[in-house]
Amino acid sequence: MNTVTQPDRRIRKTRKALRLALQHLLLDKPFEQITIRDISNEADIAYTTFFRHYPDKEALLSDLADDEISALLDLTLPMFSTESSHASTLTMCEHVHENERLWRALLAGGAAGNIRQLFVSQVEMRFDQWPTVMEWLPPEISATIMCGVTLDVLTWWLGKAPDKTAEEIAGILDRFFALTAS
Amino acid sequence: MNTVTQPDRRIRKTRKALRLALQHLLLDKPFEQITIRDISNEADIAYTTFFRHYPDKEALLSDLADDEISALLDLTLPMFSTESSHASTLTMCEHVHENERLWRALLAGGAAGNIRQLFVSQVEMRFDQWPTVMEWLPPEISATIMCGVTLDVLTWWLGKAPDKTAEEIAGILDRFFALTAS
Amino acid sequence: MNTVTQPDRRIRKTRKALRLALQHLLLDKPFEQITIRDISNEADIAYTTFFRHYPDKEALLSDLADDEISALLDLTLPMFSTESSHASTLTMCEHVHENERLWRALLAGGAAGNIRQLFVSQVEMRFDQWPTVMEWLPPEISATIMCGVTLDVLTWWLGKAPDKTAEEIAGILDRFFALTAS
Amino acid sequence: MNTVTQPDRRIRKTRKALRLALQHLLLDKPFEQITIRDISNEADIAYTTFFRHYPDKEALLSDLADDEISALLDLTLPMFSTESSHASTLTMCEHVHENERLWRALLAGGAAGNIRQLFVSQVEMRFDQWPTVMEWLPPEISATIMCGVTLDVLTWWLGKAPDKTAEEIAGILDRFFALTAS
DNA sequence: CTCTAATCGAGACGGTACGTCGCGTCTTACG
DNA sequence: CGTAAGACGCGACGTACCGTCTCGATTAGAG
Repeated sequence: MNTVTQPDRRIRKTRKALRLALQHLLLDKPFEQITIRDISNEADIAYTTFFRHYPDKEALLSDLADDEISALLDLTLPMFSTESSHASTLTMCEHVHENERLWRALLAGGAAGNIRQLFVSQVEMRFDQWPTVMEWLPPEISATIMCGVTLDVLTWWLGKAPDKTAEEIAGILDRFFALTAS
Repeated sequence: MNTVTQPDRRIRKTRKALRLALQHLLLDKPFEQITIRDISNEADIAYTTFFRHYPDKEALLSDLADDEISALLDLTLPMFSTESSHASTLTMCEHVHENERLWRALLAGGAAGNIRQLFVSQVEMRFDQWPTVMEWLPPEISATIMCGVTLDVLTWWLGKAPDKTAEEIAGILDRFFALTAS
Repeated sequence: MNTVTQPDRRIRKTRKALRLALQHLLLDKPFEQITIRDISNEADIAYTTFFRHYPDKEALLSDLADDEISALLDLTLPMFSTESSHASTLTMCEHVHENERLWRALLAGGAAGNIRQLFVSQVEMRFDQWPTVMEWLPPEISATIMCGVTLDVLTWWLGKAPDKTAEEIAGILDRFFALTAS
Repeated sequence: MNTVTQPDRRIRKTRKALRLALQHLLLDKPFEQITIRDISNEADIAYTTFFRHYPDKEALLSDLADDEISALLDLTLPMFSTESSHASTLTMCEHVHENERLWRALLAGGAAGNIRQLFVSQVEMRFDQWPTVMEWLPPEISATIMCGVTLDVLTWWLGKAPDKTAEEIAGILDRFFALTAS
């Protein structure tokens, strides 16, 4: 057997409850205004138990966001190479639209900076799946810029143009990617 | 006379001291870790006096950042129209390089989100000076994206590629702007 | 003027409230079971304000006990020299009896050790008023022993023989002092 | 058979380990600062196991102190009646001196109150061995006072006059007992 | 050149959240 | 299948910072 021993079932349960609790609370108020007590109340675990799992609420957010970003990228990045850029961006926009409130929360508050970092990191870790970019663009920065633009557009969509359809947004992103790939 | 009456000399002095103090402190630690007590100590004014001028430290940061962004845009945006895009971006990069530590502070910590907002706002207020963009790009978002990319590149420069010269960075930005203006 | 500047009136007021609050709470439950939150609630001051005045509840107890011990000794020690030993001990017992619940609290719980220390200290500070003792008794310990016996008797009275009158207890103490002064 | 069934040998072993552990730890820090985790670590038993034997650390201390007080009294009280008061007190002081650090620990910290109680209790249980006392002294209190003085003197010895010899201390106690027996 | 009002220094205070520590119970995974 | 290992609930602690409040002391700038 080469599987790593799974942590105690109670631990997995508690962490899951915490992630869910944060996710719910994020629908109501920005991350900075959420206290650890809020989270533990919502998750129905003892306040002090929180610290047995995460050193602070940022760590919990990272955990949560990592999961969500993973899900998003797992869903869309593969299509980027195999199918078409459009299929990929459309799928992404649709997924974000379905989880609108969560993504709004992730991209809105002061935590947006962290999320960007996580997003870029994950993309860079899968960099072999990333399309070729323009020769004048240092490769180290291309992921940063692509992710940056993507998140900028998504943030703008969720925040200021919620009436646009996923197709429209995907179209914008698509054109952008086309520009750099020319 | 249509000039607004200048506030009391003491007021101007105090606010200036506060802005300077924050600027100095930002060289040492991220914005979130700076307390109002830190700022008032550094500025050598009474803690309570801070609140007579700003409701919270975010307000002070906005004040400071607004000034700095104004200075940057005053310097570069005009050249964009009158001279060349390259002259403009180069001037911008050089100015950022000269005030490197301040801009690093502005773009690094959790306050980066706020700074982005301010940057976009100011650019939009001067939108008549902004170049025409691609027809498929909704005009409301073009400033957001352009600013986003600009700040992404600057952040990357200051954070991860400090060895690049201002010319190189200006070149990258330049090419990007050219893409969208085609 | 040789008077030391009194602290801020608010400070004196707050400390007095805290002492009173502890005194009241001691009538209900032993010192160890009283929390700082109990005290600050009872005193109607903010929890954190407590720490601006005392590092912990032990310090507050010392303050309170010091006052009470002072009062007791001011009342009784002078009579020891000027009048008779009996007048002195009787006054002491009566005073303790009048403040029975407080003294019961001071002498009962785990804080009794501290109280003993304070009592001995104060007596030693007024040592010139202390009667001559037996030659075979090292002077450094005479106060300790006298105070010890006194407190032991008082503790026994309050705890196990509450029906005895102040006169009876004073008589016992009196005889004891007579023994050592012979 | 009228002997009470001895508990399981393992139980006796565990309890002994716990008592020893507490005894060792008391040499390092006062009782209040010792945690149950400290004790179980020192005793090399599981934390949870502690509670199978004692409800809290106070109970363990009582157990330990009871043993030690028993040992002391078994050693000295018999001599009080059969031989001389001096032989008795001297033996007591010597025994305390030999177990100096333990007794210092028992008599120093906030636990001193408990120890006093235990001491008096045990003495009262052997009251038939106690010498006759003065007629004006209610018999119920004589043990309390005698024990009180004894412990006061011992505490003073260990804490503030460690240079005195056991003989000197025994002499003081001796004279005291003589006073009351006159 | 005063006089009046705004500004500032100082710091006690109420309050929120934090993160830590220790206790004692309860569960789980392992031998 | 019983037990150590340890997750957990709980409650108190002491800290850091916030923002409000009062009270004097100082100082600007208008008359």
